[in-house]
Amino acid sequence: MDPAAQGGRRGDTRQRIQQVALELFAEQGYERTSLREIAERLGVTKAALYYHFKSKEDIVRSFSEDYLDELDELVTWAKAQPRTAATAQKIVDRYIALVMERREVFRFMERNQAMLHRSDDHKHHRLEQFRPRMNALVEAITGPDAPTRSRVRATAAFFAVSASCMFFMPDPSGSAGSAIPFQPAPDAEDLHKIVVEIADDILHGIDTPGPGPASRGPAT
Amino acid sequence: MDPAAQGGRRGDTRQRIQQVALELFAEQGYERTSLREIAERLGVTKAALYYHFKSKEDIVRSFSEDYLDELDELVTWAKAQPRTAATAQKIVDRYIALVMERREVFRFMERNQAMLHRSDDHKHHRLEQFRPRMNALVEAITGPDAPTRSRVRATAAFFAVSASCMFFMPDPSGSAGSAIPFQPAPDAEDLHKIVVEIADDILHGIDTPGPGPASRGPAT
DNA sequence: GTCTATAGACGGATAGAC
DNA sequence: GTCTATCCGTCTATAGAC
Repeated sequence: MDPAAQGGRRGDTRQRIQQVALELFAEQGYERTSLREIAERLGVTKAALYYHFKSKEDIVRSFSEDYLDELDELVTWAKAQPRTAATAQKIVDRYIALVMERREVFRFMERNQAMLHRSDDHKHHRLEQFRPRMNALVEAITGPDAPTRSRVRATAAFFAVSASCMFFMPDPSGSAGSAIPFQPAPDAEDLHKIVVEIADDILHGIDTPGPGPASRGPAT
Repeated sequence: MDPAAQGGRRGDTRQRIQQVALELFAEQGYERTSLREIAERLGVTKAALYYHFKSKEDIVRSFSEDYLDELDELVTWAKAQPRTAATAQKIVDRYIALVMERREVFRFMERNQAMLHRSDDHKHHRLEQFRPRMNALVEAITGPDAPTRSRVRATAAFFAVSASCMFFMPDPSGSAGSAIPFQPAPDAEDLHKIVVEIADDILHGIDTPGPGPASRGPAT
């Protein structure tokens, strides 16, 4: 039997803690998951966790930072692009890829918004800064002085794609959560294509330097 | 001075508990809000809360049920309508109105998904049944055997509108939360119109009995 | 690097007086 | 209907042995 399988691996304890904690935090919620539970699942004791992390929140920070870094990268990149309809598509496309790739972290953040919103100390916590990042992405598409309607549309595009991805991608499963045998989960690539198309439709309603074929009538 | 103002009202203690609890749960999170804190803000003791509610979760149940009832009403109504594009618009319109009207409860649910997802006993808890309701609304629009693409689009429409509303409608404020002085919050009616239009664009990409003018080309 | 043991605090919930 | 007092559980975090 592979010595790296079963429960015998070691040396990567820190990563294993992150992985298990992320899984449990996402599924049960941050506050309802105790360090004891994490330790038990790993076959260690609570005290061992404190060798690798200085606090419970520190574990969250550790596995969130990579995601936030990547999101910031995307923001920086987006800001540097020329403001065209084609760029908007690319931004959304990369955003979707990021959400899909880091879906576990994203799911954690989605389900623990309250915890992220009111962290013990706002000082060194970048977690609660979801809003400015979202605004930055939106502004990269609409420009700085866009009317409300454009900003809402761009925002809606991001929400539509991320929420849809989360809704249709299956839970990591293994335990509880989705006991409901609902419709089969679509393939990740199919889903990506579909949501890109949706975002595209939403963004077409925005006044950008290079809009697509004008073929939509206003609602009212 | 109005005797019903300031802090002197009484008799409606139950409602005041619900209101304060909802506010704190939505802002700080369910687990990070103690009964002591709720009681303090009301000028009573913890024990008093237990006269009106049998447990902490019972408070959540009490202010959630009205919202869920209304959502179920919408589902029932939607199912009974003929499946046309016009109906789809109406469903979304009513959904938006519901979210806006009950935005406090909606915000609570959004920020405490983890808590709602894994309630102590699944038996009498209707809270975690967000998914089936969403699917029901989607099916009312797409029909029972719709392809994945249609289902995703309809789902995205609902997410796009509710998330946008939550993002742009200001927090009840008064306390902390949105310390960031970002763009001015749009008027509620304007916002409603904008998101209806967005949903409309998304839903136009679905094969329904009576589609609008076909003027959109596929992405690929 | 992991353990045992425990400190120290706070939470939800109940009993019973008024 | 509200209060005082208290029970009991659990949690994070730390000290110190191995």
